[in-house]
Amino acid sequence: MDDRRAKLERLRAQGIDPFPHEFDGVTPIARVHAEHDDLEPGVETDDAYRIAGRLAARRGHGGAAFLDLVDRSGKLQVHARRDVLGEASFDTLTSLDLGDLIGVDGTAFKSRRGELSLRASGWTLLAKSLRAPPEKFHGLEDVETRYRHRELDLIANEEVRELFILRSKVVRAIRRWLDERGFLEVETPILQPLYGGALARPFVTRHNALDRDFFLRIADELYLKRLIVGGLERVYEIGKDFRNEGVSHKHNPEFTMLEWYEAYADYEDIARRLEELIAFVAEDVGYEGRIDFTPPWRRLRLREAILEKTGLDIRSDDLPGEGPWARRVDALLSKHVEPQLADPTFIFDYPKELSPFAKDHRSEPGLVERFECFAAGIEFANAFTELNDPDEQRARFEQQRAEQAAGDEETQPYDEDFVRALEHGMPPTGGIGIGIDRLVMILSGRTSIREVVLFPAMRS
RNA sequence: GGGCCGUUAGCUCAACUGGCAGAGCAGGAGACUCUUAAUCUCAAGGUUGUAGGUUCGAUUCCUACACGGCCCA
Repeated sequence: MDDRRAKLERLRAQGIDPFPHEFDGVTPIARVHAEHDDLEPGVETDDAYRIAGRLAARRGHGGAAFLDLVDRSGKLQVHARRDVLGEASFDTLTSLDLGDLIGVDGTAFKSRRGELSLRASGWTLLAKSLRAPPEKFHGLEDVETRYRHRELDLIANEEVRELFILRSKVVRAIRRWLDERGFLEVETPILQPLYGGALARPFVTRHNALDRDFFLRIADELYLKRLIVGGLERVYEIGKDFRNEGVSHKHNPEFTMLEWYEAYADYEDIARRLEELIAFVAEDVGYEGRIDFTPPWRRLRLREAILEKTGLDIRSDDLPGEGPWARRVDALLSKHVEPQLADPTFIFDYPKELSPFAKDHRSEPGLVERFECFAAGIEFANAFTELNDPDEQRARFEQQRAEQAAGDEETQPYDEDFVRALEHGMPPTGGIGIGIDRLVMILSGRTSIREVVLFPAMRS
């Protein structure tokens, strides 16, 4: 760092501002490539560009030098010559440090070795880097540093930058798809007086002025359904949920969830929309992996799926594991079925006890109209025909209350406001929650949620 | 929560059975006007995660802790 600070002062002494305020008229490097990748080796052009980015590599040759400049869209080689830039400008340019941010003006040409390059006619220091960047060949590999200092990961590892660009494209495609179908994007409270909508423990925080605790939401569900009661008919929200549970390769305490609710639909309608949406997103972001997202996806019922993978019939009482029957069923699903579902697969019809907001199955007693969806061994979506009978909802809350009394910490608190809303009448409604982080894992082939979250939760 | 593995220069990694802590990249000085992990020469760079212990001597062996990874619950 001392060397770099000394250089900083030297630059200032030369009258060069190491931290100028702006640099107008920059062209993305990808555009230079798009317009000139087909040049023949050795061919010069008069096409001038101004590019800007981080100095990633430098190869000096006395009176000339090659510099690699990286911006968000890619990398471009710059060729600088002493006889073109002049003695002082050339010497200062070639004495910059890797990691410095610079702008370069020049014309496109293809080197004799066939590398598209910019012949520098001038350059500008845009920001001095006072710390050495990670090693240029191996990149940054230490997982802890990559997560704690994601900016270094993004500088050093191009595939990481591409991954988070992919994530952004996924979210954008989802929004476009829902918007085009008449869904209204809404925002509901993150700080909630009562939590609900999922079986999970919440984070608690303190509102000083109101002198009371609030919960960080564990799901958007109940507020979104109140909007369905209010007549908005098709709503969605993409935002963070917070669950106070351990971290694992599939769990980060804060994660991004998409939920949407559609009046007059049931879970079969939602399933068709889901497979159509994901196929659209995969196509839109240029997915090239092994999973075939083309609808229709495989549809299994929960009982069939467990029977197929374990030979156990969940209708028999004799299930392995601990706790009540429904929990044992859930354990069989997550241990023996979920990890084996590589291609997108729907699993329909869950035990009522696991689903306090799903409507009773129209023909199967004890089950509810609920599906979960899996791919690459990961559960990424959960949907119901929504329970809209207020008396039945009240009974489900009572059941939750009983389970809480029995020691279950992941139960639903009784939400009277929600039941009152249902008493005003909620149309038949289908709803779904989709884990955006997990969807990005599936679409990017990553196996850890921490790889797809920019700043995952870490111990201090 | 349990088991295993890891933590050495800014980065990527060495260091045999306990015996002076090394290399590449980056950074410094120099050579080089088509290289692309450029190349070549020279010099420099360290509280070996933290705290203890064993030992004449610990990066190495032992204990605890911290952080991370993988597997299991």
